[in-house]
Amino acid sequence: MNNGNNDFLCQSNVIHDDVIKAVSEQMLKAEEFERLSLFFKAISDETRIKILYSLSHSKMCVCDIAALLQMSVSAISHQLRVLRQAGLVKFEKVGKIVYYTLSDEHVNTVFSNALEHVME
Amino acid sequence: MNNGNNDFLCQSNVIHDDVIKAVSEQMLKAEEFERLSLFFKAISDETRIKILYSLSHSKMCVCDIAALLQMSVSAISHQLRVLRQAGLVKFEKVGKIVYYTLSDEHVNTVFSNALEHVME
DNA sequence: TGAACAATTGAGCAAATATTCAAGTGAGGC
DNA sequence: GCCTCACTTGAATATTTGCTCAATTGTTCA
Repeated sequence: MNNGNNDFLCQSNVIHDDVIKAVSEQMLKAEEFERLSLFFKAISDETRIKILYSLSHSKMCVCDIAALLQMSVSAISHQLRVLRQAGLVKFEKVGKIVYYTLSDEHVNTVFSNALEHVME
Repeated sequence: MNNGNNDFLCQSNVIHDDVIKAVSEQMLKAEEFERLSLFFKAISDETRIKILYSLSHSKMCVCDIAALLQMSVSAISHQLRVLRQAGLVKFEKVGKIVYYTLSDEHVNTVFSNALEHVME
């Protein structure tokens, strides 16, 4: 990420040392930035957004989602894996069928805010 | 995206036609999903998150941001371009220096919610 | 006018990502 | 036990993405 020539990061004398100092004191921890990034990455793919949005309306099995989104079961399953690893969905097995649901309501809140933002 | 073999999308008879019908009626428009995706993509990169978070505290020039994040001016400039195109930051030129600020407060709201979610 | 500098841009490259295809797992029904 | 079915998984591929490096723009100041 940050390999080597740190001396040429900002060619001249930095313009606003005071600002940099003030802001750097307010920065989040590295881990918090990482987690934010992972979370937003998980919900930034269009297919995954559609899956999450769908699940916010109803519990569904993999085949349902594939039919609804007109995509292959395999593609959906791969994306559900990403969502599972991100902790955004959980599942429940009933016989051969696997039902997926949202892990919690936080995703909905974030979606609503974002929708408000992108639609103005 | 969706090329050809739609007949094998769901190998068997779809399990829950009623659910699919109900959810499909609630779906957002294609454009809304696209915009959500673009928005989340814009804020999903760790560097861009740091930039936005920094700008939420203070207006800064490109060199400031580079120094703060310990990255090259070029890398920062490339990322600012993405944020500009996404409409998340605006800039103001004063002499040679370009100052960046957040376009609006929506990003902060989304960040706060997301932070709450990822930190529990 | 020309040197210095803040910032942008484009080409190039390595790493990450989304989908397809084919094979594998495990539960239910004959 | 074997077949079918719902789903998962791994390899392969095409696309996207983030950074570096070098060149360029456009502004200030001598």
